[in-house]
Amino acid sequence: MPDAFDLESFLPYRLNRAAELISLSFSREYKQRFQMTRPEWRALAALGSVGSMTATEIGTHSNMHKTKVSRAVAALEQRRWLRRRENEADRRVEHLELTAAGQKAYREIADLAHTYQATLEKALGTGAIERIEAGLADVERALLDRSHRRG
Amino acid sequence: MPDAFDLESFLPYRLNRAAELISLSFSREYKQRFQMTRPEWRALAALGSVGSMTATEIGTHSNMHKTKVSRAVAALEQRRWLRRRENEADRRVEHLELTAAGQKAYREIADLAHTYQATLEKALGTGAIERIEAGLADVERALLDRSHRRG
DNA sequence: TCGAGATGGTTGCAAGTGTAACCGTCGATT
DNA sequence: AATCGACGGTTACACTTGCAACCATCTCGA
Repeated sequence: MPDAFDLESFLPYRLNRAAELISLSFSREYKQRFQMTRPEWRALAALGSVGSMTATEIGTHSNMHKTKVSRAVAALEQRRWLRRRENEADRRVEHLELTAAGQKAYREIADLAHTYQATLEKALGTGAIERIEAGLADVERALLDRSHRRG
Repeated sequence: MPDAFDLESFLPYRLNRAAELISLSFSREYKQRFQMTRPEWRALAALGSVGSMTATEIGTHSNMHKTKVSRAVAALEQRRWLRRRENEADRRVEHLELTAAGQKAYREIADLAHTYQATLEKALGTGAIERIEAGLADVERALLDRSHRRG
């Protein structure tokens, strides 16, 4: 059977496989200590590093659908890691911020992430991660251009 | 708040974001023509390029959980794109192969994928995709080593 | 030859997800 | 001030997923 196409060198497949693998690998590091889903962890990270944000801002910052954000925020709130503060001027929006417990969790998990990446960097050699991320940025740019052009 | 950690340069996050984006982008190309999920498309691709395989082999080849494979295979079978052939020597396993219709679908979609990647390559410049994939391979190797060492 | 475990594959269930529809609020136009 | 569309955020529903439990079959050793 003639085969003009090899799955192994098809970029969407390769990206997905690598992403799944690394997600699984890193989640092993924190799933046990913190019982937390990936969207929750992303929202926590966004709030922890930027400070106060609205739900929509979290969504654009960390690239999540608004329903995902909504649920992650609700979960973090229930865990008392996050507090909603209403906006006087516009009562639709809510400013979200981490509680003291939330900030503590953020620092712990950020530390974990930092260590994780440092280990990986050591295994891969200096600059390897930066080069990969630069490549990913190029891909994202190309894809976003593409989708712009078609509307 | 001191911030030793930036989500934007955290590799698991970056890989996931890029993978989601490119998956979405490519799925737009085929979701309409073929009504097919990603696991089905992976199984089809594996069978189309390798030939006959068992479900377990598909799983290892294209990195899918066995339940995912099982469901994808069932769906492809129902669509008459795939046929099961039993093994005389070991009646647990089933050899799977594409029907004529399945092979036709595979060729069409492989063509689509080929075109997609060619367009992307043109946008990114020659060799860019190869470099990214080489980086991904390094990451995967490092992660698999890591998980080996811990068992 | 009779278990005990391993293996290929399927299924029930609970959890996560996207889509669309929705509620409340805002801003602009009238 | 009444209305209309846009926007922030939530929820109902259908679908996908992973885990664990399962069935059937095979293999190995007593």
